[in-house]
Amino acid sequence: MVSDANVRRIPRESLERHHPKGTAMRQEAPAVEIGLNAAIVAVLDSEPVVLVVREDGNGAQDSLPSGPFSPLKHRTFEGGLRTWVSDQTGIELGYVEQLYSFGDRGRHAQPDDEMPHVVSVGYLALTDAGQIEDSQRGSWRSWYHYFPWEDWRKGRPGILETEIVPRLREWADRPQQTAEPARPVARQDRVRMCFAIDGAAWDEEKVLDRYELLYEAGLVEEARRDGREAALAWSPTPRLGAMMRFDHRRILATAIGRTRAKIKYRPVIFELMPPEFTLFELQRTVEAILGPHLHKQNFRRLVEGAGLVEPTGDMKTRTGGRPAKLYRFRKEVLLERPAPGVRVKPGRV
Amino acid sequence: MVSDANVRRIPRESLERHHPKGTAMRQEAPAVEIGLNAAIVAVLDSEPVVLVVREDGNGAQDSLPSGPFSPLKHRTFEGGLRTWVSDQTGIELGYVEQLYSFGDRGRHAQPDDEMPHVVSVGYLALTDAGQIEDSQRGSWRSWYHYFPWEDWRKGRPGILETEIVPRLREWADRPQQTAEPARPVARQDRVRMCFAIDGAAWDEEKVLDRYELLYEAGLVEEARRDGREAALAWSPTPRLGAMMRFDHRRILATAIGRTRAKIKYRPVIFELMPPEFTLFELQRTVEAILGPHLHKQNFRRLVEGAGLVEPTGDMKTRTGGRPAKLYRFRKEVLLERPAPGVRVKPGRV
DNA sequence: CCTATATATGCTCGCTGTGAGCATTATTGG
DNA sequence: CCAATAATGCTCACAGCGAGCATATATAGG
Repeated sequence: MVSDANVRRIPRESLERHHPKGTAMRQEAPAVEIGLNAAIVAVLDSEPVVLVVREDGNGAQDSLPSGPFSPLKHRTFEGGLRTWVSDQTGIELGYVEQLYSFGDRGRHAQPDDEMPHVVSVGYLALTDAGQIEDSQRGSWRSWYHYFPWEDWRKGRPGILETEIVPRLREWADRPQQTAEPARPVARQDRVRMCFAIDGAAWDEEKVLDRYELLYEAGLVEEARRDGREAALAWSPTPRLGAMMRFDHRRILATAIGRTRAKIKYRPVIFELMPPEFTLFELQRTVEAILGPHLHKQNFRRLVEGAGLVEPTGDMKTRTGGRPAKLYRFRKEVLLERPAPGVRVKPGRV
Repeated sequence: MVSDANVRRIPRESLERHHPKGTAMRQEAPAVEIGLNAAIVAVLDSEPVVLVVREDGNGAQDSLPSGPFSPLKHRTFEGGLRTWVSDQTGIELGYVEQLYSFGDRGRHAQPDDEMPHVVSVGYLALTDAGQIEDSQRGSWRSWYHYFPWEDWRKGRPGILETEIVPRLREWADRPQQTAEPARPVARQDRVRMCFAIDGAAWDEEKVLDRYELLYEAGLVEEARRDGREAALAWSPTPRLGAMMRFDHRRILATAIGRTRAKIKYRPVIFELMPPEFTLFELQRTVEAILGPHLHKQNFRRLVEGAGLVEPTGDMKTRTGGRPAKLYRFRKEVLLERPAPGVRVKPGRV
């Protein structure tokens, strides 16, 4: 412990608490609005899907379901989110997790200073296909519709070599203005690490890094929409995945990355499964999330050995081959291991 | 991919975007203020410390440095944070990372509905001791001053058996109101997993879970301050670590947990080190963060084998024994491995 | 100078987890 | 009955890691 004698002091007035004790402060801290955005994810027929709202108006952009946070009505962010998702879509969210809070100006193309500044808090929700089959009101789209370069289930996606990597290399070689803040890692190296070229390994968790890099390079439509300079360099902006409204694609990228990371140390994969399933169905779901194919026998050994599942005793026939044992999530694993999850190291393809 | 034909639609009007198109909306979404809070962490003489502001007024509570987010002045949260930390403390933050955004009412003991609702965004900043030795204005306190039960460097802390575990057991056995939401995990099991009793392993990353459990059980002073019912059950509330203002201790708990997790897969430990150091100094720093002692020879093998460091060629004498080689952080590791970090699995004591 | 002590550093041994592949079993559809 | 398709069982080799032994080189004190 640092004894009191060792504690270094600062003049108190130099670190003034900002919390308002009167009304004077309120002018200094202009009001903002909090928008809660949800990336609601499920897996349908081995396809990872997200709930989107289609805007048929101008340009038909997709949005994530969003709602305002009302401090008077909602005690917590998460409570507010659950309430209005339930009200608007009929979906009772199960697993919900906060992703990130964005306060960026610019990203939103906020033209009007009269309007309150909007801060968005992104959430990830995982739900199983059973719940959304009925009573759902929403468009479910594959998340790879927005991120085609993330879909490695059929090997390295062609769009990387045909569209992405050549342009990124060109962008990285472009002379940079010295005014730009000296990045700790050079552009070329960032491209190399993010997109697994020149022998680097593909890291399926770096979804946000890749999206941010494409945004910076002006290669996603949002960059052009926001007036990013780099976007103007491309005569026709290539269409790399579908655009979303505001910064929703960034939130979705965060959601995908978080999901991919989290299933490895928390049993959240079962939030996406029906109560009973075969081990191969479980594997397909993991592969839908992560991308590459996994070794079947080792996958079984892994999940059984980790105590994540237990057989129900029933079998599933009509699998196309030998009938498969049905399993369920073994909740007791939460009491046995500090970080239970599907600890797969996807084979770097 | 899910084809368009498979996409399920919802009536558009049922999922209305909330972004204000006029002024009518502004009444529905009351204004809130955003407070940015920073847990600024360093390691001084093998002691993990955090910068706090001492309130000498009523009760002498400590606070984390905080400042308001001004959408007009700051383009991003992080930019705003860096600016006022620099202005107020003279510290130029290096590594900064967002932790979590809290919108809870109740936690703040917000008595006055006239006041704007305050939402707090917590940040973690890591800085090395060299920078703060000079020109600092602030009180650096060991983070174990606020979380004595997290300090396992001398074995399992006595406060667990003497103060915490007995009371938590009593709380867990207390009859619960059925109105309370059915928790997925029973109280006894939460206590067991969080505090490593009855054979469960200590997970040094579950700092927030432990603090939240103590708060729920009314065993930290903040719970009494906030009027939590469970707090009234304890005739004299035991003093378990030092209280902080508002929800700052919760933010610090998040910061500690995040730091402990992150050093394992990102080389952020070097943010806390001077440019050159011996391997034992590095080990002491890791142990200051994580708690338990590590096996010295294996630790060296680990960090050298992972390519995290390289020898400078110089030696450090006056170590009390054989002189030690000096090392520096090897930045190239960022380009070689997707998730470089000090991948220690602290021996469960 | 010599010895005790403390630290730095090198090396080995054995266990476990994991990648990869072979082999066998049990269905369905001709 | 046969072919195709899955499900499942098992083995083997290797890498990583926990644990400990052994040696090198400084400082402190007599």
